[in-house]
Amino acid sequence: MVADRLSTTFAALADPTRRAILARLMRGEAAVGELAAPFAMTLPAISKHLKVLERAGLIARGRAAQRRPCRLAAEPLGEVSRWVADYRRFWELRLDRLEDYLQEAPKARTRRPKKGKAHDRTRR
Amino acid sequence: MVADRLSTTFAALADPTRRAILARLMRGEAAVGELAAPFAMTLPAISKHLKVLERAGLIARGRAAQRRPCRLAAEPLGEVSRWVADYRRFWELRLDRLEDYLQEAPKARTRRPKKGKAHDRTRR
DNA sequence: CCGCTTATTAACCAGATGGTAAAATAATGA
DNA sequence: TCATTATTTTACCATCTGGTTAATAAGCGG
Repeated sequence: MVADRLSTTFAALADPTRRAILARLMRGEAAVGELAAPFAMTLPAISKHLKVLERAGLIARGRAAQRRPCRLAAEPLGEVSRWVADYRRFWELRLDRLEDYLQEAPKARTRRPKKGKAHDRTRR
Repeated sequence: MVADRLSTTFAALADPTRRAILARLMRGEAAVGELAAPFAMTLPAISKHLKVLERAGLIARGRAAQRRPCRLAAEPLGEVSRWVADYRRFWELRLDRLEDYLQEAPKARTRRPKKGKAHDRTRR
């Protein structure tokens, strides 16, 4: 896959199970079995998810007796945060524009209730 | 795939080509051919990438003659930003700890020079 | 209508992903 | 040493992904 770090991080985050695991780890270290408990899937599945998170540098693992406790290692998220920050003005701008548009009320637009997705609909 | 919105967004961002397309769109609208130009891949490939971005709500597309101009629609990134913010203290904490460790200098560690780019500051 | 330009759809392929069950490994404790 | 607990590895499967080429569609401009 050779993917760059940012891609690897985003890919790791693109799964609700893995994000839930990270959320759990915010509350402190946990062993694999403990992490698996809330999910309706087998241990090997969780083990794979943990490997994905580990390769993305989002968790680190230790060893204590038979357990392999995991802990959060969030720096890649710093990278994500920095990446996304570049786009901040775009979603903020968009909201501003929407506000302007709604306030200006050019001509006598029939005030259609907001109801998103008015246009486009490229067939289908 | 039924994936939730956040998963769809992260998945869409987990590809350097798609991130590059978003970066290009920061500089303004562009048609498909124009977006495709910088990449060593065929138009259908780009078309697919655009579909992924569109389904993630990261771009919107219009129509102008034969062209289908794309423009950035970054609100899903707002969601990402909000999600990632919850973890901020974790990567900041880690850096703090590192700092502590470096300052304490227990025993007589050989002072390796800090080598600029110490810890990055998340900007802003 | 014809032909050009722009873009999408269709069909296909290799490789990644997310899951399973069953077997293997690792550390502890009797 | 043996059983137990905790976790990973292996082998397998279906589906998704990212790319290709070839065919199709949609708007122009003559």
